[in-house]
Amino acid sequence: MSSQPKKSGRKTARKLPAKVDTTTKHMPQQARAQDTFELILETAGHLLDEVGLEKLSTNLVCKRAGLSPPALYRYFPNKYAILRELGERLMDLQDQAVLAWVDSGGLNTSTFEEAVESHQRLQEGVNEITRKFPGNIFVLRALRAIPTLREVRLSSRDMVAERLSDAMAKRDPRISRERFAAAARLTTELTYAAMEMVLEEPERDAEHISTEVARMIVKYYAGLQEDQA
Amino acid sequence: MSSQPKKSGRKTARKLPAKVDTTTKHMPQQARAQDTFELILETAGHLLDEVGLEKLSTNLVCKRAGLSPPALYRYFPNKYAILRELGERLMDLQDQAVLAWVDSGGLNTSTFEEAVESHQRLQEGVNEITRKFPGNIFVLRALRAIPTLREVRLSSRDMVAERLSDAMAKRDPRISRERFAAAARLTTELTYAAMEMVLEEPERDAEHISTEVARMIVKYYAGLQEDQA
DNA sequence: TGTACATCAGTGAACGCGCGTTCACTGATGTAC
DNA sequence: TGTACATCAGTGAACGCGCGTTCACTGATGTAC
Repeated sequence: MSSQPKKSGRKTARKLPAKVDTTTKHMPQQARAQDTFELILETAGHLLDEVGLEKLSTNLVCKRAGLSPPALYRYFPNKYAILRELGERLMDLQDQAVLAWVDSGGLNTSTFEEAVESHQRLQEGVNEITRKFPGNIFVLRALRAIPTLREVRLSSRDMVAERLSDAMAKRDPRISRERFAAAARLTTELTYAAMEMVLEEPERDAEHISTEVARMIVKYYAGLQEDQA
Repeated sequence: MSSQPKKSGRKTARKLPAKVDTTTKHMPQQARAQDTFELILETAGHLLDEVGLEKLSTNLVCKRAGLSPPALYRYFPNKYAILRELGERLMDLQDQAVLAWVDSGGLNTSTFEEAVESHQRLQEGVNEITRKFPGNIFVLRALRAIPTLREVRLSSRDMVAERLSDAMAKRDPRISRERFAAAARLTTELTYAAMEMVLEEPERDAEHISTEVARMIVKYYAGLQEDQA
């Protein structure tokens, strides 16, 4: 396929529309270019909050950012590539929050109340990180609605679940890793579902939701252990 | 606002794009028209599965359905109205499944195992209903991604949660209705999140996920009761 | 330390296309007498 | 029971618009000697 071995291997098929390449093209090399790259992403994020996913277009981003279209196309082959970059960054931030929580002993608790409190902190951390991210809801929706971006979300979730189950399996070797893996994937989904709920319906009591989700998750893991005992 | 009291009160503003009216226009009156109406929805559903949300367009639906555009515009003012109708139908089907489960005593269980089994049946029922619905994932994504359609999803979820908490409060008057309401809203969200997960990643073990979600929910409600006791 | 040249970064203006939508009309169905 | 008329249902063809994208170019930055 790659007869032209140099970098920037996009646009494999020209007339066939094929699978829509959403990988970023040339990465910026100079400082000025780096700024432009960031400006595009930032502008797109804010525009999402303003006009939503459907009305976001490359032309609109250019107009807002004070750029000409070819400047954007230098870095992003299409609007999905912008959304992918935004999505990857948001997923990364969320992932880091969970991993940091694990690494700093988030799972090392001895009482039920302590565990709930710890999980609640995690939930609120993820909520807060996402809340601060421009275009948050719409970026998340894009990752669900656009088939090519699915994997960004799913691979982030899988990775987090795997790390979680690793850590839990180390603490309690009586339970099989598979059991933990399935459990972690589910509670991960729940954590993020609750985050989307809080974002989407800001009128709800976010703190209460965080507590309840934490209780639910801790109860569930406690149940796994009881089964084994 | 409505100086023209007759039916079909759309297009309030002509030059102002305003809030995009997604209510259906004329309802079909003759049998032939009813068929056309259904044909449009059915075609749109199948097209969603084929091309996704972003590429769905009124023209495409018309072409596939063998209709001219004005035939479609007779019933739907725009593509969002089609998605709204599909969304409402899917939400309705899901709602009916939950309400039927409640009415047929889904909550009337005495042992933990029995309760898990009952909840699992509910989860699998919702999964199955959704699986059969053409365009399912994309309809759900549309309800999340398109701001005007948000309320379709949310009001369905709220209604279900309310009915659930009513039924639970009747069974256990020791716990406050608010407590039950918040809990039900959360577990409802979890049920539907698991359904989306199973739909989106068919390679996962749907049955196992249903069981685990059921365990989680039942454990959680049991926890509420323990607190009170 | 200055200049020539290569590469990187960005512009202005336009393109073809498919979108949502509408106009002016014809054909099908229902109803009054 | 037939016909005239009103209403309902659908057609063919076109519209303006903004989308994604590209062409041919200019200006900015980095580098070799």
